[in-house]
Amino acid sequence: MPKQTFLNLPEEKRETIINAAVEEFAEYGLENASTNRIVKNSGIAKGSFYQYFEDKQDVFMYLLAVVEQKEIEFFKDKHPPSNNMDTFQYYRWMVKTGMEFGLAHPRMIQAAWRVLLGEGFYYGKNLEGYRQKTTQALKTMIKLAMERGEVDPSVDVELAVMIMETWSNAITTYVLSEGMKQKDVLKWMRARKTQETIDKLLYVMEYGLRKTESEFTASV
Amino acid sequence: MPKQTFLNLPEEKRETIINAAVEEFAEYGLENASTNRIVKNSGIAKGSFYQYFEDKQDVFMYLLAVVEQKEIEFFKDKHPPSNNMDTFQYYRWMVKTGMEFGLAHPRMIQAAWRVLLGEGFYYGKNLEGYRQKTTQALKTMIKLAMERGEVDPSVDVELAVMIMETWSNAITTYVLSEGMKQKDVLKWMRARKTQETIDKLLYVMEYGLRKTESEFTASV
DNA sequence: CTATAATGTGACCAGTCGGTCATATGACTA
DNA sequence: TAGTCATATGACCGACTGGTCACATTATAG
Repeated sequence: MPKQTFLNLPEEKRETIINAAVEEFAEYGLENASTNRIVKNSGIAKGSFYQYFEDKQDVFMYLLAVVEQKEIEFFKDKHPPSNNMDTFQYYRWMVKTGMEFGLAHPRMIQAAWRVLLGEGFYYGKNLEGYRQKTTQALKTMIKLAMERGEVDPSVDVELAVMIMETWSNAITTYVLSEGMKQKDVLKWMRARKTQETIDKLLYVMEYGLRKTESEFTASV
Repeated sequence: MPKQTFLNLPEEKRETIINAAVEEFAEYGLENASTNRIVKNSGIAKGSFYQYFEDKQDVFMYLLAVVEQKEIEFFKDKHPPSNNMDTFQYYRWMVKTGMEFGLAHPRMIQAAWRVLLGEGFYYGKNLEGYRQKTTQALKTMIKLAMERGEVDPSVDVELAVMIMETWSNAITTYVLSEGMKQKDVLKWMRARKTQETIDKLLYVMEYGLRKTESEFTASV
């Protein structure tokens, strides 16, 4: 975590620095990020950088915390359209809302994902812990869904988690990369056709998970 | 592509060099790969490296060609268990056989994938072309499946390609990473339980794609 | 005003990078 | 044997890396 010196900084200066860091990580990942460039682009001295942070991984950890904070705030005043949705409806709402968050902070998300998905594997426990937060939440959700009889209870939970993670990643990547080609991203994302595409993708997953084990094994 | 000088080399030396390159790319990706290390680990002089290749991207391109060649040879004497499989049975066979190939050349596959999936985005047309080979094959397969009535004809073909690619990647990654923890990988991979897991994963995908449009829209 | 502590600074460090090039080696030809 | 040509070599280059540190500047307190 950043040193006190950094936290004492006026907010404006802090923002300038983390903006430069976001750009750097989004563009080059963690390994290839250059502290020299970050320093140059944020207009601070090299020495200052090391008075604020341990090293570049430290900056990145802080960045993750910032993203998390922003995400919490973003979700706080977004309420699911209905109170009695089933698990899959809720999951769909989550994925879509998550995508809207992505549109609000595209570079930040790009930076975080690029590192977590691309290099996270090779960086020790610190980064791993971050991914497990989402994993754990999904696991709880799936177990609940099984109790409710919404998910085939014989489906392996770990497997289901992997499936849902894979899907939301694939879909978000697809939608964001398609969306970036459009003029008005937000408008495009909220358009009927796009929503239908997303729904279709999620249904492909949903119907697979809903299927009962008997039906699965019967078809082999 | 490598220069003539490299192609003139005795096979043994060529192998030593590409083995070193495979290790390097598998461990560090393309961007972070170090020509110095490749040179040191293959026991050739720095200058020689640049008499064999243009640069490290050139080595990587050659490596892809080698993988492709090996894959063709591998598939050549593997025949589908039956001649009248439907598209999804054939796809399952392909994914599984592809995984066996992965077990035979794990580091090579790791090197290729790590770069193609992780960094391919940022490296121009050269690498893009390589991915499109698989994409194109899948597209043809899906269209055929639609004609046969095996895939919901209203499903967007591009989307279906993305789904199938995502899945085979996710599954292979999952199985390979799980398998590496075992003592006898090949035995584990061919075990009943593992095969069932793979089947289950593929069915999740299959049932989604088989569904007819009417069923999709009816459930919204 | 002075003393003290906190913060800011950029020249500098050893190390690595991708890439070059003059020179050495060895094989083939006349 | 002498001459030619492809190949092999590693010292060397400038650019960059992450990180340090002696010193300058500023804020705070007595």
